[in-house]
Amino acid sequence: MKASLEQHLSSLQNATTLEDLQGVTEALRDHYKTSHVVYHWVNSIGERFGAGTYSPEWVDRYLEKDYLRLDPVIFGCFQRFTPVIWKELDWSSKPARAMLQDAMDHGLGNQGYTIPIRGPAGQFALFTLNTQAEDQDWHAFIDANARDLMILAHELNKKALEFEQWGDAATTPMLSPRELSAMTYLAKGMNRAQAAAEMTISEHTLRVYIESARHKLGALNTTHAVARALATGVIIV
Amino acid sequence: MKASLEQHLSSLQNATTLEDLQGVTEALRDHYKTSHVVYHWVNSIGERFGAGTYSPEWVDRYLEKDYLRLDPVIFGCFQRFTPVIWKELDWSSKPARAMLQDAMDHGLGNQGYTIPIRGPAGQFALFTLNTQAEDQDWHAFIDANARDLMILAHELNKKALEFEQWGDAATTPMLSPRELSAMTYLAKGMNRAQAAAEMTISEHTLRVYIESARHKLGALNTTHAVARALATGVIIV
DNA sequence: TTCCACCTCACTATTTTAGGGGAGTAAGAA
DNA sequence: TTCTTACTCCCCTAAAATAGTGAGGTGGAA
Repeated sequence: MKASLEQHLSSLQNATTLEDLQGVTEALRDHYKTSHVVYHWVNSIGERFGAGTYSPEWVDRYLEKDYLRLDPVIFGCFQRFTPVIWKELDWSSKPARAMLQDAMDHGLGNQGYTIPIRGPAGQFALFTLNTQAEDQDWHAFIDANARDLMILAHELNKKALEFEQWGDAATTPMLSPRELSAMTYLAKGMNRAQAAAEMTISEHTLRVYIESARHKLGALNTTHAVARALATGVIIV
Repeated sequence: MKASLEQHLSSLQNATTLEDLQGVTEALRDHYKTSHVVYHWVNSIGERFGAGTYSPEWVDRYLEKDYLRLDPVIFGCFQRFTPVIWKELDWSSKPARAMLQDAMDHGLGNQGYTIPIRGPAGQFALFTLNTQAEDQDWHAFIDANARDLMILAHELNKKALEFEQWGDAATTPMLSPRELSAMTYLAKGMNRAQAAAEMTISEHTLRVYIESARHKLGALNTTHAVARALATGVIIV
């Protein structure tokens, strides 16, 4: 088992195309004898990058139906640091259960294990194993492989970031210290007068910072600017 | 070596107090025969949580001098997914070199290795090993221990998040689907007219959603509401 | 030294948003 | 059934945001 992990990691490190990544997920699926192995980015616009063994039909359906918005796996992973076992999530809502049924109709198993991975500039990705199994067998499998899976998830994301060149200096705008402060205070709910008072500058000056930050962030309005600053990790509330 | 990693992980998992974490970092320092082992959060306000073997004097000085803002380690880690070897960073700026000298005067070694760790809601932490060594020895040490250190970093952060009870379910309010949509469109930079058009409702109705979402989120204004929705992970941009 | 980014302040103008009301319908839970 | 929650629509005024313009001082880098 251990030797095989190294094998997969090595073929992962040699990967140069998306097809190579795809091949790695397929090899992992066969190795772990699961139904599916998937790595993919997550954002609200839709999947921009991913490799895995899900059928194209299911991926299309997932995006088309906007399942991203109601998928408890996404929601759970987004709020946690640790991996999630699908069965332990909250499936009480009707749409969520309908989605799960839909997934099973598209060849997914009843058991899943998803590792959230976070990179710079708010990057968020998931590494998922899915299969048909009994609860106890699945838990035993997770216990046995959790650490290897974490390393795999990490290496997959590293490779994906290389491919996409996420968050290189060009794409993450540099805000000046005062701009950062301004955005931070706004994100904390202060109005301009309060933020200006906090920074001991005039409200006019504060506006200049907000405006310049907004332009640097390519934002359409102040709320958008704060949202982007938060999402890209430029500021932390 | 391998058995010892398990030992450290086990004592980490049994940790219930900050002092226990502190003990783990000290044990790790002794085990790896380095000068320092440190885990700490990073945010714009300053250090809120951390455990490590740095002298209190150095920690105080670091915060007092606002080194957080100019530290190439912080900056480098914030932009990367992979760990950084200090020597490979850009130390060309004068204040950065001054800080490094200051650090050495406070008992730090010339070599460092820092792993960035990201959690939900923009949480950002660092796990650092620091020591006095030759370049080649340090590289050999990193090569030999990189994977173990990654696992340690991960487990340390997991524990830290438990301590701080980051993002537990009770604190994350449930927004209705329409409220979620409204917040999402606002976070994308739409104004109310655009968002209302997107949701095919009147702008008046949209405002009701924004208001109710704002109240549920305990936000002072719309920007604050979007910021909180993003930070708590209820919406994804 | 010269340049550039940053910090600070000011003015004017229009458009948009905030925040406070109230009120009716439909669906689902107790 | 009743109660609650979600969804939809409408009114008002004061505050905030936006989009330009300008200009002077500082400090670091080439």
